Amino acid sequence: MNIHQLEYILAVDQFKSFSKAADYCHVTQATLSAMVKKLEEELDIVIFDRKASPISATENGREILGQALQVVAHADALLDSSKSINRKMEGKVKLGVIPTIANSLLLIILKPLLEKYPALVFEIQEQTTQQLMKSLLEGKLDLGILSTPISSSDLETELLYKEKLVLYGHVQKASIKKAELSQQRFFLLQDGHCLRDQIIQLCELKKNKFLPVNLRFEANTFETLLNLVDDFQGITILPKLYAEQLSDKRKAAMIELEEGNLEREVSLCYYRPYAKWNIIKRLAADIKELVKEHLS
Amino acid sequence: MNIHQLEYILAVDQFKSFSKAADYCHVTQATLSAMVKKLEEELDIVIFDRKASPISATENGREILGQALQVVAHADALLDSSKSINRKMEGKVKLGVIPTIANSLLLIILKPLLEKYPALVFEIQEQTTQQLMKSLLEGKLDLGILSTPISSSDLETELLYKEKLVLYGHVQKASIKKAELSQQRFFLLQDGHCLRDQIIQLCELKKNKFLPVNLRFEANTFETLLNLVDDFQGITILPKLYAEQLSDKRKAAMIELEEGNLEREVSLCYYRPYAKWNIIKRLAADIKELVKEHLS
DNA sequence: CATTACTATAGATTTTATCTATGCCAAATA
DNA sequence: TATTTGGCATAGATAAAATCTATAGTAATG
Repeated sequence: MNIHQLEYILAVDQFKSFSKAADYCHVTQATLSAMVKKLEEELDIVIFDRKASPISATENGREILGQALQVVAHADALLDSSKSINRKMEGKVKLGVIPTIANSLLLIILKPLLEKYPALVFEIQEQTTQQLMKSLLEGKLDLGILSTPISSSDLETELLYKEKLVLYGHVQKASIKKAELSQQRFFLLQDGHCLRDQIIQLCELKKNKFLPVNLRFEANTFETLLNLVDDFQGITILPKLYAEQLSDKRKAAMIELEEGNLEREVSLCYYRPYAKWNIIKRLAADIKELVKEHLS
Repeated sequence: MNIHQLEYILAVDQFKSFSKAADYCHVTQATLSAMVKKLEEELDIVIFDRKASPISATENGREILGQALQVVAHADALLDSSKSINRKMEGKVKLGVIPTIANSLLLIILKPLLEKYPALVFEIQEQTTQQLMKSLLEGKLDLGILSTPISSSDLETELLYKEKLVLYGHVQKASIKKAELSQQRFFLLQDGHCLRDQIIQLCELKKNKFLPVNLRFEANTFETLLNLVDDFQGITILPKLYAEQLSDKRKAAMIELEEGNLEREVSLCYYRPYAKWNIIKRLAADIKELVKEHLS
């Protein structure tokens, strides 16, 4: 027994005709006929007297039809509820994003989300991980997108995706080994960007002694960073999503890493006591889906 | 969306575990997992927070679960109803059957029906078509099994099956043409049996002039009839279901009819104003099924 | 008696549910 | 910190079902 079969018998009862009911249900008369028969066999009850004209329900059939109506009505109600829940995505979401994610991810997710949830107002700020965590705990933000793991155990995180980190820059060889990385002239974003610390940790960089001694400048954006790298024939590491937006010329300066993969985790982050739980869960699912689509 | 999926999420909610729910629902964890996911996608609502331990429903999920319970409960109620309707087959059915049907059909249907409906009491009488119609109209019978068409327009009939009529007897040739039938020494049941009239009409028999002039005897049962046929090297016509029960020796005396098929209709017959409609419909379906099984 | 309107059935096709096997992740354990 | 364990997700194959097209059968109608 399934809900369609119940809808079919209700339609037959309503139209007093198999063929009209079939039209109404958008199936062929053959299908409807077979399904009604199947249901009758499963219940072991003859629901319709096909010889009467117009077709009429048997005594037992009327009983079944009554119950079928209940089932179908409640199923419809469930579907309605789901629609109304989806429409209920409204209100304000204060979202913080760290810069190294914001510059690529927002491009992918923002438009679809704004379209899908016209009643949802996004207030987005670019902040460092530290600022972001503080704002979440204070309730100044509903939601953060940052790179995990993070130090706070009060905040909850949900992994959105893992993002490869790719090498960019200028070396003699076409590819390079991980162990050789610390020998390169490395340029990084300035202090405060978590990506900087991650890269230092991942690549086991110590003090980088290959920079010109009279240069202390470090970049605050990838744009500036890449210009530095090109000028000084250095090297740096970029998140995959950002690297994908680069010009073909710059893409040509990508370097293969011989073994091992560098990657970072990008996660949603929220403080449970204040959490707009249902909105967060939906956005998490949506963002995962959008990134997956984008990468395929 | 289907009822199974709803049962699955209810089970997950109850057991707070996909695998336990799967056991409970008698499906594998993989199946349940996929079905829950499919439902979530169709509704576009994340029902469960799989990261929580134990698993818990989301806010939206709880709403959906409530509605799902309604649907499933009503579906169960429908199934219960159908069972109780089936058990409700009780009371008395006064059934009249004409002899030429009774002698073969009752053998096939009686035992299964008595077993299937232990609370149904059958009172069966063998009667001619005329008596039977009268009894039906007077309410002395609930139901008749006879050969259609019949003359009364007050009674309603429902075709159960068509039964071939086969030739039995003694002729020179191995097979015979329909046109030659009236040249044969024909023996028939005595007056009052509708099969007699049907055969006369079907085979266009006139007065049969080949019987011994000093014999007027006609049979009231096939048993007697066949003995007569054998003794006098005559011919007769038997219904298929009866012919099938004959001894091998007698089966050897069956004659092929070269072209055309002789057959009769066997139908249920009832008088609508008094009709035990639901019982009749069920019995009709059951008998059709039983005869079909018997013939295959 | 032919036509019309309607339902049932057969066979092919497509869709869906389910299973097995395996992957992946996190929490517990040694 | 490696390893096991428990639990959910995913992939690919298989089985089950719903659906379609085409056609047969049946009853009512002109």
